[in-house]
Amino acid sequence: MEFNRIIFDEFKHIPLFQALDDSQLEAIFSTTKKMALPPKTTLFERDSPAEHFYMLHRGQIKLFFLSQDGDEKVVEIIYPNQTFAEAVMFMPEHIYPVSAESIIESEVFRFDIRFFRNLLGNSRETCFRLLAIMGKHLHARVNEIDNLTLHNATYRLVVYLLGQLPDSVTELSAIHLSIPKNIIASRLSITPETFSRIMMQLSKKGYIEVHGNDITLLDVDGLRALL
Amino acid sequence: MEFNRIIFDEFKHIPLFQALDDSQLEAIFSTTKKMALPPKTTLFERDSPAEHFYMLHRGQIKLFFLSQDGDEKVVEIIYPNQTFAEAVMFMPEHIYPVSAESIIESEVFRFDIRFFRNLLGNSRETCFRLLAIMGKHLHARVNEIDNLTLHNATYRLVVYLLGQLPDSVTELSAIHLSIPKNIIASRLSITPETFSRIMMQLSKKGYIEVHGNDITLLDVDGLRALL
DNA sequence: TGGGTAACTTGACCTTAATCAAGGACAAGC
DNA sequence: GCTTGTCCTTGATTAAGGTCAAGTTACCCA
Repeated sequence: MEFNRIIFDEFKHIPLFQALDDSQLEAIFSTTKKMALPPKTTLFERDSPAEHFYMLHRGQIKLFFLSQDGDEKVVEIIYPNQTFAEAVMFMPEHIYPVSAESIIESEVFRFDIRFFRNLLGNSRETCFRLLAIMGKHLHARVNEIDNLTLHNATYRLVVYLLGQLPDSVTELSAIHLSIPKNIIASRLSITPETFSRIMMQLSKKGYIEVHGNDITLLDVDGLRALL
Repeated sequence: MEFNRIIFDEFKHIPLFQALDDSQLEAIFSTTKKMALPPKTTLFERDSPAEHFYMLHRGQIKLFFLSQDGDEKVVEIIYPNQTFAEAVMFMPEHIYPVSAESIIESEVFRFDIRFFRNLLGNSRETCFRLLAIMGKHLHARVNEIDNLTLHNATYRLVVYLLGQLPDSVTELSAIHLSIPKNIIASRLSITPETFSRIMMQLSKKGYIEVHGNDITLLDVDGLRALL
């Protein structure tokens, strides 16, 4: 990719890259490709050979898998400035365990796994950073299994809503759902119908107020008490 | 721990340790403790500070978490010669994400995380091994989420049974459930009652034959076809 | 050898959330 | 404007699996 100061500076702020020096960053830079993705563009597919990992620059990406009969489960939603599929670098089979597709028009940077892996040999600190990232992912997955097996749909939805709060706000907080409800539903492993019904229940009980994708949490403490 | 040639040789075969030289291994050895665990002994608890990881030498350990009202979900079952809780080494908060308890009388080796982490700085190859292990764990968790969200209880149970087969045997294969059925049930996120009923159904349909913990898979291809 | 406990099974019933079906809201394009 | 498609909502129904309760089996240990 042609050198671009602004993008280069952006790279410096990627957590995974923080321990690298300028010459290493430049090397990565020169092997990187910037890609524009129209909405609903497949970036990679589950079980296909993994040669790249990515950083989302603009837009939204969903990571998901499909069942035999076409049901989709969204595992994670990627927001700008997040790297994703880094974990695949050290997966034994070198295949993607999930598929990735843009939700809206997006831009990603594509990094070469092989190249980065070599670079990793020279930077213990970057190794440690990658380990920390994998640890975080692993923890998140374990928590998801907890949520799926020990908690019901309402619990998961309320956790999601509270998670959308900017900080520890306690009253009358407005949140905006930036992704379609059916994708949030899939992320939470519930059907769109059930999602809709639970939102209606929470409204009726006075916990929230819904106007399309804008939601006001009328009673944050009440919602917390549901957990 | 007092030096013991036999145990020392055993350490050499732990995947995570394979890249270490004898002096490094000896250093680990000297900071290791062998622990005997009676049945149902807690080894560590979820959310408690993580200072050690372990290798199971003999017995069986379950990794699990509890819901507020005491329901238990078994996340993984550890068999001899497996290391576990290594992933915690690089988790940001340094706490165990799950609890661990012996199922039967067991023996574990306990390793110091801090010490091993330092050692990791001098062994790139060991870093890579740990990364590979974390990658494997992560993949396993993602697959579990797939199973939980996209497949039903029968599917999960059949996958488990087929997974117990030594190799790609195709007919009249006997397997033995070495762990209590209720723990397998929890591992598969189904109740003991449902577990029992599904086994009965599979028996009635002629796929399997059950005598206590000894199960004969009468029709392996038929079972595979259910998936 | 018998008593006690934990594990397992079975039956009846219930709850949760999925499915099926229909209609409404909204935006994009002609 | 109207059409088309996508997303969302709502209602009626169903299915899967959980819960509760009662027994049975198996095993441990005095």
